[in-house]
Formats: sequence, structure tokens, C-alpha cells
Amino acid sequence: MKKPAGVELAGIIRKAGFRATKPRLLVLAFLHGIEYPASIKEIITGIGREKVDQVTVYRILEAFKAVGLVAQVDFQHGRAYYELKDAAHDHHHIVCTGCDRVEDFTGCDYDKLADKALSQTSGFAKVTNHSLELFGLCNTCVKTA
Amino acid sequence: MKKPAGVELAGIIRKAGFRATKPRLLVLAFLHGIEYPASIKEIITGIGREKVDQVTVYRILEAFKAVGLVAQVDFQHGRAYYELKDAAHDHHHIVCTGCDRVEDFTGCDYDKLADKALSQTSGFAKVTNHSLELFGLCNTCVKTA
DNA sequence: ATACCACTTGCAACTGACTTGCAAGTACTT
DNA sequence: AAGTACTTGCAAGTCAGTTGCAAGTGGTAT
Ligand SMILES: [Mn+2]
Ligand SMILES: [Mn+2]
Ligand SMILES: [Zn+2]
Ligand SMILES: [Zn+2]
Repeated sequence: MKKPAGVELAGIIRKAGFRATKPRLLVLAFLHGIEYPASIKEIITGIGREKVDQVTVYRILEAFKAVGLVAQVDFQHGRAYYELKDAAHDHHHIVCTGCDRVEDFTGCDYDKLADKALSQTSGFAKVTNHSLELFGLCNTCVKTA
Repeated sequence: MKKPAGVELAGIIRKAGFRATKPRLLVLAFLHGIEYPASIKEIITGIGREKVDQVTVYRILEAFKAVGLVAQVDFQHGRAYYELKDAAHDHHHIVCTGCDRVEDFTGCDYDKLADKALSQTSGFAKVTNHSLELFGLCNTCVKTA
């Protein structure tokens, strides 16, 4: 996913059905610049001196999530993390429980998994979403464990 | 997993390295009786008139989790859910986003997934845990959607 | 059976993520 | 340029989960 210019960001936001406001542009630009999911605090800090209220950031992320622009993940740190969502390239995260280091991986085989779940259950009609994360130890932490 | 008698429960708790106290017996007995993961509130309520402080329940579940007796899952409802963990029979949950109905499914292929992640990443040495849940619509909610 | 003590519990106060209500501000339409 | 529906920011609130500590108790040693 290449980094779009400011003009394009506005287009993305409008296409999603929102007004291209400064806070939304700042949040979206920040998300384009990160390698791994960021927390609300990291987003607010990362936006720089253009202060955007945390309530606004929460609302923006909620809205972006609702239209599929953003994915929310749970690293079991007691808060949510967010990154841009690329539906065409499903990926997940492995998190070090020692130092919180994160890396991506692919290959969860979502479609097959969804089929499996639907055929095993009797009460479900469709799968709309999934969450998957692996927890482990990084090369550094595995030594000190 | 069949339901053990009170005596056996005490043995399970002691084998895990804890004293077989009344609150721990009550929590463990309750967890043996549920079909799907329960929240802290549900556990406290479910325990019945033997009131156990919620702090105690939190601490018990944390301890049981640490020794692998209990699994914690995230249904994205803003709180944690707990159930007994059976390491030999890995299973996951599909949750209806309309009505919170839950069912189990198996077949996440954990070992293969862990291998995949380790070979794709450069900084990780081992996978120790995983979380996976599917979200979807149940037969009832899919009609009203 | 009793005494002991490390482990547990319960209460109260606290933390921190996230939400809500509402008045003031602003992006887009006309 | 004006109008209006959509957004934002502030303050206050909610609620899951945590912390400190004094009182209670299970398991063990006498
Ligand atoms: Mn990622
Ligand atoms: Mn289950
Ligand atoms: Zn690490
Ligand atoms: Zn449903």
C-alpha cells in the first residue's frame, strides 16, 4: 500500500461518505505512515502538534472501521490498536508477550475457516469478520524467558 | 469434559498449585457447568448466593489462566469471557454480531499456522498462544439484517 | 487437636479506556 | 455568500479491571 498525497486522502475520505476534515485527514495520513497497528494514544501523539481531541479520534476510527477503511486489533494490552485495512490482502499479527514486538503474517485461510465453522454449527448463516492473533516470544525475549 | 465432583475439583486446584478455597471451588464448579464462555458478572451471578467479591473472581481467573486451566476470549463486547481450557481439544467461537449468540468450532490448524508465522517472520522464535474468533450472523439475525 | 504462617479474600479507593451530551465550528451545497 | 447538516472539542460520566492493605483461612508441622 503506497502512501497517497493529501489530495488523494481527501478523495478516500469522501468516497467513504465523510467530509474531508482536518482531523480525519491527519488520522488517515498517520495510519498510512505506520508499519504496525497503533493505539489511540500513539495516533494522537503521532499526529504531531496539530492537536485533535481523543474523542474525535475515537469517533473517526469508529467511523472508518464501519466503512471498512480501518481494522481494529486486540493485542491483549487492554486497549485497541488500529491500522489501515486492505481487504484484498488479509493479514494478521504475531505479538511478543515479553516486549510487545509485532510482525505480520498471512495465510489464515479465512474462506476455508469460515466454511468449516458454518458447516460445523447449526445456528449460523454467514461469517462477516474474523480476528486472529498469535502470541509468542521474539528472538530476544526467548533467551531471557 | 465431564463434570467432576467437589472432591475432584479440589484436587484439580491443588494440582495446579493453589489452596482449595471456597471461592476457587465455586468458580471452577461454575465454569464446569457452562456451555459457552462467561463474563465476570455472569460468573459472579452464576455462583449463586455464595457471594464472592469480584476482585477475588478476577484474581482467581487470572491465576487459573496462568496455569492453563482457563482460557480467556474476546468477543468484542468490551469485557473478557472465560471458559475452561482443554489444551488437547483446541476450539474457537463464532459470535453473532446481532444477538451475541455463540457456537464452537474446531479446525484452526494451530500448529500449521504457528509454523507459517514463524517462517514468514524474522524476529520470532516461538508461538505460545493464539486467539481466533469468527463474527457473523445467526439464522435469526441474518433475516432482520 | 492446636498453633502457625504463608497464601487468600474482601473492602475501598483508584486507574484508564472509552462514551455521552451538547454547544460551537466548519465542509460542502446552493 | 449563506445555509445547514455534519463534525469537533470540552466536560463529565461510565465501567472493566487494578491496587493496597487489614482481616481471614487452608495446609502443615507440632
Ligand atoms: Mn499489520
Ligand atoms: Mn467454547
Ligand atoms: Zn520480545
Ligand atoms: Zn443473532
